[in-house]
Amino acid sequence: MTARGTYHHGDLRHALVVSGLELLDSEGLAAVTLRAVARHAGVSHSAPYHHFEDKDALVAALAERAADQLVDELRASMATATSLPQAARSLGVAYVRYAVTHPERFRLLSRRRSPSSSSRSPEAKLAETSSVALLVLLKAIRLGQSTGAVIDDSPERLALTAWSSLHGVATLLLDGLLTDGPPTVEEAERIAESATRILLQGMLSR
Amino acid sequence: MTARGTYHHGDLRHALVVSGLELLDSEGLAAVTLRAVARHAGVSHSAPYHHFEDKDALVAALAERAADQLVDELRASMATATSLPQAARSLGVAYVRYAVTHPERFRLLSRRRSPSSSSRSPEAKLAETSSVALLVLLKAIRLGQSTGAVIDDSPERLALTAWSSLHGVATLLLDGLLTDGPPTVEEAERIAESATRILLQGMLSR
DNA sequence: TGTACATCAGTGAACGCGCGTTCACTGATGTAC
DNA sequence: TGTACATCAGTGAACGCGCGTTCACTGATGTAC
Repeated sequence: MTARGTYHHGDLRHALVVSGLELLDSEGLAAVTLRAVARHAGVSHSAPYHHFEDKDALVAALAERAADQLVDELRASMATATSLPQAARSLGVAYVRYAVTHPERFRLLSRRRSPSSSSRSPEAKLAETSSVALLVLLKAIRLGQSTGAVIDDSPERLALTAWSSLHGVATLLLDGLLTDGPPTVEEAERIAESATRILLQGMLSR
Repeated sequence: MTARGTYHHGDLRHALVVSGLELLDSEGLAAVTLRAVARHAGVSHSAPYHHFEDKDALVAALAERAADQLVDELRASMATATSLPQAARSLGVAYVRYAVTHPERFRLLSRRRSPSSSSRSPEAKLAETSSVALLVLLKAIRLGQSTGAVIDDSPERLALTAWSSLHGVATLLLDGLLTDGPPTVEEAERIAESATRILLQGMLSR
C-alpha cells in the first residue's frame, strides 16, 4: 500500500498534471516550469523525468487535459438544447464561459502550433475541439438553409464567421477590453448570448 | 560627428527599439531579452540601461511603437473610403491585415494588462487603438440607425460584436485555424471582408 | 508464510546556460575660456 | 584656433538566480521460489 505523498507506483504522473494545471491557473503559463510543478507536487525536481520525456511533454499533457475538459463542457452545453439554433447559442455561451472561468487554460489551447513540437496530441485535440463546435454550427446552418430560414451563403463561411466572433468575444473579454475590470461569468454569458443573437439575425433570410 | 555604430549621443534608443521590433518579428516575444536586443544592435548588454529603466520599459516602448503603427494603418485605411459602411469595411480588413502581416506585434498588443506594470503608456495606447476603431463603427451604426437602415439595437453592443468578430478572425488566422498553413494576406483580407459583410447584413433592418 | 532478489520510482548533487541588473571604468563629445 | 575640463554614453567584469537536464544512488515495491 502506497503511503500518501510518496507517489510510488502510478499516481505521480496524475499528481504532476494536477499540480501543473493549478500552477497554470493561479500564476500563468510562464510559471509552469518543471521544477515549480515538481515543487508544488512535493517531489524532487528530477522526479518528473520518470513520467515525461521533457518539459514540452508535460505542457502537452496539460493542454490535452484542458482540451478534454473544454470538449466535455461544449458537449454538455448542447445536451439540454431542444433545437439546433438553441444548441448553437448554448455552444457559444459555453465556449466563452470556459474562456472566462479558465483563462489560462483557454490561452494555452489558443497558442499557435509551435513548429516541430514534440507531441502532436494536443494540437490534434485542439483541431478536434474546433471540429466539434464547427460541426454543430454547420448542422444548424444547413438545416436552416434547407427550410429557407438561413440566407443562401456558404455554410462553412457562415460557421467560421460565427466561430470567429465567439473566439473574438472570448479573447477580448480575457484582455479586459469589453468590461471594466475582470469580467464576471454573468457579464461574459450576457455578451456571448448577445453576440450570438446578432450573428443569428445576420444569417436569417429576410 | 558620430561614427556609425558608436551611437554616441542620441540614436541608440531608437536603434534599440528598431532591433527589438526586428527580434520580435523574427523570433517572437520570448526572444526579446535585454541582452539579445543589445547584441542585435551591436552594443554591450549594459548599454540599454542608459536609455531604459529596465526590461519592461523596453518592451513597453516596443508596444507603443506597434500601437502607433496600427493606429496609423487603421486611419489610412479609412482615408479613401467614400461612405461610412465602406469605411467600416476597410477598417475591418486593415485590422486583420495588420494582424497577419505583423503577427508578433499584434500578439504583443493583445496581451492582457499585467497588474502594476511599470509604464501605463502602452496600455493607454491600446485603449486608444480600440477607441479609434470602435468610434468609426459606432458612427457608422448610429448613422445607419438614423436613416432606418440599421436595426434598432444598442449601437455599442452592435459595435462590440463587430469588433469582437474581427478580433476573432485575426486571432484564429494567427493560430492557423482558418487556413491550411500560414495565412496569406490575400486569404486574410478575403476572410475579413466576408466576415464584415455578414456582420453588416446582420445589422441591417429587414 | 518467509526470504532473496530484480525492478524502477524518486533523490539530490551537479552541469552549463542565459537572464536581469549593478558598478567602477573609460573615452568620446561638446563647452568655457 | 587651442587647450583644459566636465559630462555622460557605452564597456565589460561580476553578481545571483532559476531554469532544463543528467546521473549515480537508494530504498520501497512486488515477485519467484
